[in-house]
Amino acid sequence: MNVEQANKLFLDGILALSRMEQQGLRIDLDYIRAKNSEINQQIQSLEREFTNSKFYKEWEKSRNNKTVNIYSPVQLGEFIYHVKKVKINKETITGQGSTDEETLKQLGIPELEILLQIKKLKKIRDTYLEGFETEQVDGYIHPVYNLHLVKTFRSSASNPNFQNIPKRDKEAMDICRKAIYPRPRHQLMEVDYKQLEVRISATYCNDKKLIEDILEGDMHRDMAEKIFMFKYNPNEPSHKVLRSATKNGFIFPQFYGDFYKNCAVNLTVNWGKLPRFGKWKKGMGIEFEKGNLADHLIKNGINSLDTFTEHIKEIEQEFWNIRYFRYAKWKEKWYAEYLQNGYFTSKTGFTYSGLMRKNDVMNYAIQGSAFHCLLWSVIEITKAQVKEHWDTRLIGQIHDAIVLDVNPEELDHVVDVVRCIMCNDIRQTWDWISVPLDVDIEICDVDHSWAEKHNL
DNA sequence: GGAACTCGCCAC
DNA sequence: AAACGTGGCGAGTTCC
Repeated sequence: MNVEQANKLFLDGILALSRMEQQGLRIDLDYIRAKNSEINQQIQSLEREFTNSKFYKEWEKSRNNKTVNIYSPVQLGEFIYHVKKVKINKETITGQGSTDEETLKQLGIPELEILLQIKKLKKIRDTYLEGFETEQVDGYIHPVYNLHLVKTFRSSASNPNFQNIPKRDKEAMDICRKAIYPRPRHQLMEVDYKQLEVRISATYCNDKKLIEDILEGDMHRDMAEKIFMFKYNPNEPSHKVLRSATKNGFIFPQFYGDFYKNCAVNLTVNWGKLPRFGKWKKGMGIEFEKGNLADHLIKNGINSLDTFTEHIKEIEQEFWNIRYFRYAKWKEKWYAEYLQNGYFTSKTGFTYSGLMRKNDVMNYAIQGSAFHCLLWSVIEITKAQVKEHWDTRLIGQIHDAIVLDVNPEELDHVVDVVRCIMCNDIRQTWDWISVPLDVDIEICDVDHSWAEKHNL
């Protein structure tokens, strides 16, 4: 594709997105206000519990009559690292001792669990519930979508940001998404492109093994078996846990250009709940079959993060030098081309120029092109909506997914049209997409909130 | 008193 | 040699 086509995509795109913005999403203001005061009570009581603790008293004393702000990372860092002399394991970007969730959890101080719970509730209240309330007009929010702010030529969203509403944390998801409703007598539906970025990367690098794995393999399972040295059994819950550890702690980071040292920490410390320092002992870590992860790894000759890191180093080499060696070759070629020209052009016709790190050069075109598939679909679905006079509306967009407010009588037809546009029509128009595209569809019952999605 | 920065955390 | 990409946003803090 060329630059004219890229320009047209964004021009049509911004028109479709502004229609989306104008449509808006209905929110339940009564729920938001009730939930807000419930959270206020919870925070008050947790704050009381925290400020009565020994930990807090000591913190207060150390500040010589200056007041304590329990929400200040600076003050907390000073107390933990300078007063209590805890050894710094993780630094912030400016070299201060980190006080993020992971770090505080590792300290094993029970009072800090209270503080973390308060912070989680504040995040839900201040960013999401109050954000919705601030931005609403007559019970509807109208998130703004931008196409001119992101260096990869993706979109961003604001006022409120509809692209970062909690999903993985069950409690936060439930509270926040219960605020979002379809119009009366309608239902919310979300259509996600399956593995969109991976499929687009396969279109760029044309790696046979990667395409084969996307279509009929299971790379997460395969790599989990190598990393944790076991034979995968889908009926064993602990095997499923290690599969998702591999997916989120190895496969995704590797595709973004991470390296084995971070992955080793990810897999064992963050996912396996094993200690970062010292030798692992029996009974440590998450459950694995009839024992714990440490028991299993020790049996296989791995008894610390250091030895595990060496193991991951070998697996990383096999991953890029053998399994996906064509992908690795493409990366080198793509990067060399950038060094030569000072820019590169995506399959969707966008030119990326300026000073970029190696990982940026690998990621930007793929991330952008993947989003452009979604944007193309948004434009075409909007056209169908207008042409066929749907009552159904497109109301949101999250990089590789769309959210619709569906009239139940139109549901079957809308699903057919959306599927056809997102999986078939796009490949007719953009023949450079060499890998089949597929979608996942989730739906909520009529008049139910966005917290209650289920598979269609 | 506002701009700009830092930190942390939510999404893909 | 370097070391996972893109954003928005709230609260705390510092600078001017």
